[in-house]
Amino acid sequence: MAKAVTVYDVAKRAGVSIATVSMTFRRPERVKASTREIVHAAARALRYVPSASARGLADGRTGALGLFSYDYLVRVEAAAPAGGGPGAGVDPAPPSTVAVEREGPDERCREFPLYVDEIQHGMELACLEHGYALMIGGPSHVSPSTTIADIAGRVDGLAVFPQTLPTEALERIAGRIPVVAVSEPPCDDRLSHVTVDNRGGTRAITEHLIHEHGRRNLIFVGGLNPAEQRARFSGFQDALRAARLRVPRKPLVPPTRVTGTGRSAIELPAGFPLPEAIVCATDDVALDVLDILADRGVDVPGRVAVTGFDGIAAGRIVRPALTTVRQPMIEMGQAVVDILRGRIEDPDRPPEVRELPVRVVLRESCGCRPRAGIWRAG
Amino acid sequence: MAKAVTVYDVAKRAGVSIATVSMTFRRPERVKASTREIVHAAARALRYVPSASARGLADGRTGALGLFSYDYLVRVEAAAPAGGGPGAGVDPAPPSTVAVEREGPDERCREFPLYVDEIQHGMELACLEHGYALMIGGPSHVSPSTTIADIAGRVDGLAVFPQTLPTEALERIAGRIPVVAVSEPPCDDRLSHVTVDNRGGTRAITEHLIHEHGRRNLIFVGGLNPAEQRARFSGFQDALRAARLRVPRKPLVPPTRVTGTGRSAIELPAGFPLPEAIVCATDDVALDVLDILADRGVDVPGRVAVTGFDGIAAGRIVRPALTTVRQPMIEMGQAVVDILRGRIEDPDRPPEVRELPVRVVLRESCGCRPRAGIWRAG
DNA sequence: TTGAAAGCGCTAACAT
DNA sequence: ATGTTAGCGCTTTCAA
Repeated sequence: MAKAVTVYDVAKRAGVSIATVSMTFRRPERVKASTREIVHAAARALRYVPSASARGLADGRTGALGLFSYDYLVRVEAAAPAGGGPGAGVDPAPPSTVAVEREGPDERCREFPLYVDEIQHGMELACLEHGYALMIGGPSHVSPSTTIADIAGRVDGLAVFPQTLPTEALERIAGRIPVVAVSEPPCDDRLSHVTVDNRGGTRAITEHLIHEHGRRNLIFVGGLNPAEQRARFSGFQDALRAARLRVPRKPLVPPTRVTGTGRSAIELPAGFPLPEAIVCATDDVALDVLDILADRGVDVPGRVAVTGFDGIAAGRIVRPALTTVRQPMIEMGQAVVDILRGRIEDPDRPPEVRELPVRVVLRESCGCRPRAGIWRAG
Repeated sequence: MAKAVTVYDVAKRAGVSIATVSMTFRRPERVKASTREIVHAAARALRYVPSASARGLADGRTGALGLFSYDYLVRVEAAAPAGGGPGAGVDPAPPSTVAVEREGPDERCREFPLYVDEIQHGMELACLEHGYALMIGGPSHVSPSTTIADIAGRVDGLAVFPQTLPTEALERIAGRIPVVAVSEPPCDDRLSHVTVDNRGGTRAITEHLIHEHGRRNLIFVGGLNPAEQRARFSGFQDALRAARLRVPRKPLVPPTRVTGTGRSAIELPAGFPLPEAIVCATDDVALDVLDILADRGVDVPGRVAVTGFDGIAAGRIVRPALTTVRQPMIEMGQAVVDILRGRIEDPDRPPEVRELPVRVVLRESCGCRPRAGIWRAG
């Protein structure tokens, strides 16, 4: 990698000042056409690539939005790097040494895409659309302390998922750039928030279980995000109360263990008394529950119905397919960018809170009948 | 947003020089413990967040890797922002206005995650692991010209997908930072490459169709990436040749149209003579083919078998589930980061080419029997 | 229309 | 152990 070409080099070669070079790229119309041409030619010849760092420093904005995400626990081991020659020969058909297998159990879909990934995708779409780059970071093992400010320092606005950063750090960052907390019910911080109707969604799905499937003995199994879980549990209670069923005081918060692939899964005590329905705080938990129940030979949804919350892809792949409450994840990501943009262009704007609607998606695990196919009824 | 706090402010407040402040963050062990404390206290009090731009400028590296991805054609319209009050009240259970629906046809899984998304995810994992941030950009409508160099300028290494940037631009960037072309068979550029065994994979899946399902009249339907498609078509030819079947000279490259959701889908002429098997260049194409065939009431795999290439999630969700060649997408993303890191720390290292193995995944669309469930045989 | 020059905030010699 | 100082590459007045 040759030493970086700078405005100075381009200016010298073009026989103009660095100001002109800069101007040529930033406000072309203010530069004489002929000069512009010369500068461009020089830039091209020199393979000039402007430094975003320098630009960011100079004009105080980076043009990027940040997302501070989870540290996916998953440690997929690197594939044995098949030392590569320059591609397959052209004609002599190389012997086929490709593995062939029927699809077996596969945890891949449990690991990606998770709901954070879909929200991230929404942010990507919105960033592209508005000319921002998206910077993705997360708690790193390498430089645990550095990283926090490290990503905050290179973006004009930041989105964070719950439990990724201490509130102290967040408020510190929020003092410099706009910050929005995603999937964290609004609380008394000075942050913007994007959430969904956790309570209403859980209430609705619980009522479905009660009224459509006649379940009267239901339990709620908790998840990882305390705030959201609380809201969802409230919805669960709402439904039971409205149906005049016994209303539990607390959710069941099962212990977790780490699976072979590094994912953390919940456990249910062996002698666990089966209810008629298990309302789970997240799809992730619900999928674990489905696994456990299958292990124990329990018929789902016959003996016990199971529901989730989120709407991740894996829920459509498993059998029985998971009935759940779907969050509008793409739209959430877009809302995040929306808020960030607004506060970037008007720094005095107060923090904003957006609660998006959810919808209950009926599949098989609640007792509804399966459809012939996903796309076609045929 | 108050004016940014800088090292100068922290230094003044702590009663030390800016060098000490910098040192405190960069090499804490070289600063007396008591001083360190004072500096940290000042930084905290002032809510200091270091500027990555300035840092990047000063030490010539940004600590970020870039990914230049597609401009997803999808234009999901922003959700009607449900004007948000500060969360649901605590006790008076709010009326449930949540929509409930049985899952109908849903194109969502056709749009995300695509195989680019999974490769991206592999990069994310690897970046996290090695303390890099990942910067995601793509062709923007907003600043079409700017954006190219724009992202290149803020990262220490860049990955690009085929057809996203003109070779000219790529080589220009490659002159400054390491660049790896993903899913682009090695060619005569000066870039690093990460690909898979496109030819061998296609040959293997074609041979499965021939030998296990007795198909003798097969066609190959092309995709969008010319280079990969060529390699895959070669594999298709290899298989036919080895089986002494008639070997077509060219793939069928169907016209495309834009669907309601903004996705571009292929079309098949109405009077299209059905073969016994359709080997598609990508899962995306295969899924379109499945759609078209279903529309026309053709039995898959009974009348015609269909296969894909990539291993995207949607292929597991559709019925019949798609038999395909799976690329090790996560590992590809990791390989990309691997190469980039190597060339960043040793800029003189020559471009590197890595070809990863693929595996054929048998599901339903080839004629293999479905399994009872995805995770469990029960 | 173009040039000169003063930063932007931080790092890393080099001094002390 | 800490301070001084010279850049890093670019943008942007202000002059010419």
